[in-house]
Amino acid sequence: MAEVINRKEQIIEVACILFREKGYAGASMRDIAGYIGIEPASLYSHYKSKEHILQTICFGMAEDFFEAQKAVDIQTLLPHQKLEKAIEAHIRVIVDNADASAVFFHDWRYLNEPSLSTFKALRKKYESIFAEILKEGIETGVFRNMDQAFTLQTIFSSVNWLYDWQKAAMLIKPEQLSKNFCHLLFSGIKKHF
Amino acid sequence: MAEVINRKEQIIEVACILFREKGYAGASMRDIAGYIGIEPASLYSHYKSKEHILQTICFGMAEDFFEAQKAVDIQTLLPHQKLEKAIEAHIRVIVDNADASAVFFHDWRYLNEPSLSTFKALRKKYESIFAEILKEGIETGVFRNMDQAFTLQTIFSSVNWLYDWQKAAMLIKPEQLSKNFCHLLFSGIKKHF
DNA sequence: CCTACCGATCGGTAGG
DNA sequence: CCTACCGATCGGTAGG
Repeated sequence: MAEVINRKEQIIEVACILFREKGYAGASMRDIAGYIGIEPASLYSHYKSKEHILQTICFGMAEDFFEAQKAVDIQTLLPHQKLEKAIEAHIRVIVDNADASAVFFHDWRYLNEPSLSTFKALRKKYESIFAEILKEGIETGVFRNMDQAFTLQTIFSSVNWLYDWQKAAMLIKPEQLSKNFCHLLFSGIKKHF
Repeated sequence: MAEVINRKEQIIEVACILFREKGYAGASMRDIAGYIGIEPASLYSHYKSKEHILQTICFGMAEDFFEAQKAVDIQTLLPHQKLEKAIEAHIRVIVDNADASAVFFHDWRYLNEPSLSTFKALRKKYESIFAEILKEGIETGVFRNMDQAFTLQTIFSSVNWLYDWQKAAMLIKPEQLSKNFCHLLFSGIKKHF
């Protein structure tokens, strides 16, 4: 375990682990404090509520995802190359933040308004990055015609599980994960003659 | 709302809705009782504990999934046809039981031992049905060589989200959902020249 | 299926 | 960051 340089960050790290393990409602402020080794009341000098901790995790992850896509967007690549880069960047964020990802994907629904609406809007905006690439690919004839909403959801739902079996002793590197996934997404599993 | 023929079943239905909405830890026995219109204590004459309700939901869904695969297994089809049938059957169970599916996929981890281990074993056994079809497809040259564990996880993770956007006004029929998904899985999104 | 109730635990505050 | 504590709510039981 690394030195405790910043207690605020340590609280977030521990909260990610415990929210992931027990869910947001199932993990208590006492659990978090106990794991760190301080009194429960002490948490409130760093975060004003339990939900504030959840907000920090969820919006912090959202920021990471957007940040990771910045490098992709600028490049002038073909749609399928662009999609591969975007997926690789997305996967890297998940794999590098497995615990936070689990919270991000499962526990965002415990946010209260107005955070909840803000979060949903951010997610939609993020998904639209990928939607645009798909659309461009179809228009330029690189991708076949398809139900774009369906494909978009399928991409995210399959890739967003990676935080889970990364844990299950799958020690494939992000680049390889991305390669495997894009091969599947681009060409499918059938042999083509 | 249908007539209340069986209170035991009604409790399960309501629990599915509330566990899905608030999570297992977040939905209380009082919530369930209030939704039905009885006193909280009355629930305990039907189920001996909150976890007993969760067990009923999780193992009931497991049974539905296995039942749905029975019709598939018997048939002597080619691997890709068999996989398509298996996926369609799987999707149908999810779409027909959207609330219970949400609980099945998210809240099983709140099961205590020994139910937890039993559940995990059942899931593994169920996944092996699909693993076998994949393996057979590769051996007979219908499917290309691939990381089977990776593909298996990707299939389940993408298909298991269907309960979620079925809700989001997507009114595609299960057969069409299955067709869309298998097209994607078999051939990918790239145009093949 | 209800009334009445239990001990445990929850998120959070006051004050230092 | 701690001690001391609050009212609210939790899963569950006794007894009818």
